[in-house]
Amino acid sequence: MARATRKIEILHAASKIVSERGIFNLTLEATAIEAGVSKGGLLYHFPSKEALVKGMVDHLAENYRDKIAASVAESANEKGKWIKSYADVTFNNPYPNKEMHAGLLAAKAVNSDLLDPIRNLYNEWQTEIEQDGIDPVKATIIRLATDGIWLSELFDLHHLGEERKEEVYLKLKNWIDE
Amino acid sequence: MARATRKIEILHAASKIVSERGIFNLTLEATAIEAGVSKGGLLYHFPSKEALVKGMVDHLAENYRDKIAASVAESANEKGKWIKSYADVTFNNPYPNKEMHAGLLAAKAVNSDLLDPIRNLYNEWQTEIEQDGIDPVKATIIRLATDGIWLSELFDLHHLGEERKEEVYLKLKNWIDE
DNA sequence: GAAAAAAAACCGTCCAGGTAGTATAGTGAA
DNA sequence: TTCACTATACTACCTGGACGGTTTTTTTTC
Repeated sequence: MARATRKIEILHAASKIVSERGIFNLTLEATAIEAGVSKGGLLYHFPSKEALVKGMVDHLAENYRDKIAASVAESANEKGKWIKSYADVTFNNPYPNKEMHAGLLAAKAVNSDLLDPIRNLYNEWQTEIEQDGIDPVKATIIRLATDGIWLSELFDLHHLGEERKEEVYLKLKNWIDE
Repeated sequence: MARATRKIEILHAASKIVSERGIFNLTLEATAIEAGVSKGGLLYHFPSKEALVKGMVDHLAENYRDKIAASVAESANEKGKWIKSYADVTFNNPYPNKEMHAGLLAAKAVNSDLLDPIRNLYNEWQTEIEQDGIDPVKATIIRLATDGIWLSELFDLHHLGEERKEEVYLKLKNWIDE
């Protein structure tokens, strides 16, 4: 059966392996097994390991862009809708974050150039955030604080309790509207 | 010649490889060559690859702790000296940051448990930052924003220009004393 | 304080196991 | 017929770690 989903299943499998077992266990064979596909089948879709990791990054960048864009679209034309959406999605969406972590780590390990789509995404967002009706420095600080949460999740350094995290989230949201 | 520095030279070599060539090139042989030592010699100091990475993390955690502690000690008993020191060191010290990046990535790749010393460090700092005479939520936000800078350096996502980075730094510093 | 003994620091090779990628022959569905 | 695979076999290469040495430094003994 020809399904466009096969490729995506493989990408999910690869992310899962990176998340659960670490980058060194991201082998072609392990990925094939996890995805329920033969090694040949995997190589049919992704002709090399680098292509696989590139697929991971491209896919998650696209996903993340859509997610933020959807949140922005919901916000009508409020001031600070970009930074608000960025904070919302990152604070409250453990799932895409996990994939993001896996993709970033894999790309960094295999070939840093593969991170370019993420870099573009970041640059786009930074531009939007700075031109969204609130003080750009303030907006950037909120953005960085959100990224800080992300760093601590990436390495499981969650030194923040849930309440404090919530307090931070609320204070940042209030700050936007100040 | 028996020097206590040999071990540290090896650790630097390992960090350098991770920074410049990525984790997959952190092999025992490459590390030995980079450090100017034989493979056997390396294995004398670090009996396994995991021990080597553990050495990296332990060493950098110690270094970072000292760095922050020294900065705190200089600050006499100002309010917010911990968060101020944390921001100063992280914003303005590219060198230990590079080693930190390498250590974190290597530990995450080899065995997440090796990150524990960093986790302890982070928890210690968070405790100090929250009990340092300024609003703990504010202090936490500053801390997270600082970590955000760090994330963008780790993956070379430096979407911020130097001026903006400086503006952010100054705004955060002023905010502490408000 | 010199010789001897012991410990520490280091060298270089070998090997079993694992990995990316290739090759090939075949299958079922659209 | 082409697409989207399966299954198996194979190659060429690399890596961690074991191991048995050797040299250098330190300690002990006389």
